[in-house]
Amino acid sequence: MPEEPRWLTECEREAWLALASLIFKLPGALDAQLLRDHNLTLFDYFVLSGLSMAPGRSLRLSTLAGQINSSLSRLSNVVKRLEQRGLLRREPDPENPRYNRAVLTEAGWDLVVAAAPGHVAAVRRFVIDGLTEEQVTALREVSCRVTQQVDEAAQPPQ
Amino acid sequence: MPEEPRWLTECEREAWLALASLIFKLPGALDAQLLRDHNLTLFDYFVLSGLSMAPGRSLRLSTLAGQINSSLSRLSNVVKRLEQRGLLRREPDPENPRYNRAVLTEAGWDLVVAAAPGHVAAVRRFVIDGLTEEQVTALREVSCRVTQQVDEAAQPPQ
DNA sequence: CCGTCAAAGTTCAAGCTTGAAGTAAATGCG
DNA sequence: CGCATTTACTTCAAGCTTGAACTTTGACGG
Repeated sequence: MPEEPRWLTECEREAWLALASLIFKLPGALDAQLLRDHNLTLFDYFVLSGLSMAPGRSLRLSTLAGQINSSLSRLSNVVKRLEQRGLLRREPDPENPRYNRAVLTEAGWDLVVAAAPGHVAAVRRFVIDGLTEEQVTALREVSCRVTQQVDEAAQPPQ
Repeated sequence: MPEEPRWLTECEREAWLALASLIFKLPGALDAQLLRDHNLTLFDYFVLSGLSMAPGRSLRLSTLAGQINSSLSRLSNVVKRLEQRGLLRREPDPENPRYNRAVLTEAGWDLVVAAAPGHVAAVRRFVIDGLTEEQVTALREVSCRVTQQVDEAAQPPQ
C-alpha cells in the first residue's frame, strides 16, 4: 500500500504543527483555570454545563456522551465522581426505566453559574479575542470539517 | 470583578464548540492509528520524530520539551519508557555535561521511518484533505494566534 | 571563596483515561 | 415461547499525566 506516501507540503506541515501545538496547550490552559478556581476539569465543566442547558437539567448518559464527544466509559467514571461531590444525581429515566439519566442538583447548578463567567473569559482570552470575525468563522468551518472526517473514519466498519 | 461577563455571540459559541469537539476527538483518532500500527502514542511519535529531525538525531531534554510543548516532567517519564524500549538513549551533553540529551537509536530511527507514512496519511485523512488551501492557511494562522495567546497568559507572572 | 539562587532533570503519589470484559434489560427471530 | 443479539451502562486493571518535592549542578553577588 505505501508506495510513495503523499508527504505534507510546507504549508500543510506548518498548519498541522500549529494545530498540534494548540491541541497540546489549550486544554491544559483551560483545565488550569477551572481547576484553580472551581476544582473542575474542562471535561467536568462540559458535563455540568451540558446538563444545565438541557430541559429538566437532566439528560440520558448516552445522549450526554454524544453531546460532549466522550466515550460512555469515561462519562460514567466522571459522573460517578461528580455524584460523589453532590453536583448531580443518577436516576432511572421515568419514561423508560432501563435508561439512566444524570440530573443536575442545586449545588451543581450553582457551581455552573459560578464557573461560567471565568470559563468564558478564558475562552475569550485564549481563543476568540485574538481572532478577527473572519477567522472565527474559518475556525468554525475548519473544526466542523475535521470533526466530521474523524467521525466518518470511525463509523464505516461496514 | 465579574460585573457583566461578555458572553460569546452565537457565532463565537459555535466556533468554540466546534473547536472543543476537535480537541476531544482528533488526538484520540491519531493516537489510535499509531497505537494500533506501531504501539506509539502521538506524544511518543512527536518525541521520536523531533529527535529524528535534529542534528545528530539528538536534543537536550528541555529543548525537546519546548519543541513539543510538553512539561519536562511528562517528557522525562516518556523518555524513560522509550529508553526501556530501546528507541532512544539518555546521555550527558558532550558540550556541557550538566545537561542531558536524548539520542535516537537505530531502532528508534527505523520505527520513525516505518511509522511516518501511516501517521502522515492519518493527518491528511483527518485534517488536511478535507480543507481548501485557504482553509489550511487560515488554520495555521488561527492556531498560531491561539497558541501565542496561551503562551502569553502563561508567561507574565511579572 | 561562600552562600544563595536558579536551571535541568527525576521521582513519586494521586488522580484520570482507556479498552476490555461484565451485567442487565429489551428486542428480534425462528 | 425461548434463544441470541443489541443497547446502555458499569467496573476494573493497566497505563498515563500532573504537580509538587527533591537532587544536582552551575551562576552570581558580596
